[in-house]
Amino acid sequence: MDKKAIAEQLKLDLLLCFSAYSLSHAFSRFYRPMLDKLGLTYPQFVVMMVLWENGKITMKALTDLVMLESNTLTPLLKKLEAAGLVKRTRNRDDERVLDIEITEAGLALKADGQMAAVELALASGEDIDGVMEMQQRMARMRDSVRAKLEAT
Amino acid sequence: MDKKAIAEQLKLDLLLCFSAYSLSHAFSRFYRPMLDKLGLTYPQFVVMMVLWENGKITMKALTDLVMLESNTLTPLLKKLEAAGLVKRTRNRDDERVLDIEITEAGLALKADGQMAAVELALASGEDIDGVMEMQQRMARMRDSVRAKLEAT
DNA sequence: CGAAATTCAATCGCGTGCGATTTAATCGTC
DNA sequence: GACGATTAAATCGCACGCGATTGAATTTCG
Repeated sequence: MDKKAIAEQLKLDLLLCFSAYSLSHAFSRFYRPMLDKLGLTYPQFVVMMVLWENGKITMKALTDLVMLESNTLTPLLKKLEAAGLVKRTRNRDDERVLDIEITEAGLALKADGQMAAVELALASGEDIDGVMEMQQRMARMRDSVRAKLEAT
Repeated sequence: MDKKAIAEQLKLDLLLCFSAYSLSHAFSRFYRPMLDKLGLTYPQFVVMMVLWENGKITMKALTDLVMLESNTLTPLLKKLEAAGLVKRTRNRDDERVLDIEITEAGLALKADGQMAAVELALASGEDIDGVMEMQQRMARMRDSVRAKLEAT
């Protein structure tokens, strides 16, 4: 069966992309009640996850880790700073660089935030091995697609 | 290992949610060059996918299929209508209902649109069976998480 | 029949994502 | 050392997502 024949069979609920798209939305909705209590949005939670692990990081390194750019992260980080969870300072050695550091208040959310991620895994319907396998295969697909796009 | 012990081990690149989140973004970015040629955004493509299959549908049925609400779809559909790809009309039998119908111009994009989805599957790094398995397991996780949230 | 409840779509406000551009700082090369 | 190239972050505009609300049409039930 060639590409065109496959294409003609495609329906929304058979699309790889729609499964990922709707899965990501479902995850975000599942988190919402828990993250609301912490005063975080889901993308803010992702950034906090990095800071809970690293404590301090540059904007550049953060963009690489979360795979979002400064045009998305700058306003988000300003909100986290306004909420007192993060401190933003220019790097002394290179004024182009923005250093981002977690505050005490930000660290205080770590346990609850990480617990939310565990609750999600438990709600996924997969056992621990299944969760790990899916996590790895989704990351592998992501990296494959990113590499293919880059190669264009 | 209990929940708390698991939580303490968690890093961003081990999170199920981040794999789904970054995968969905990567898919959207991969589609962009192809969809730009069709003048569609990724969410618009999802809606067109439904219309390529069904031709005509109500807003209510569409919200169920794509798992987005009218507050998201109303402006999106108005853009598709402005682009001449879709026709929006009130249902004669029940004025609350909005009927959405694909136009000739909308149908003309079907082959190229569906081909984009095939290109994505080919770029995923999985073989055909792997793509199908991942598609189904992601959909199953989504449905499980949705059910758990509903049960709250 | 008629008022209250329900259903459906639309509107509004806010927080992402992201292409495109801008501004500022540093680097590389002569 | 100077100046063009590069790099980092911020800014701007537009298109989602979605909670909350509104408004209009229909259904339900007394």
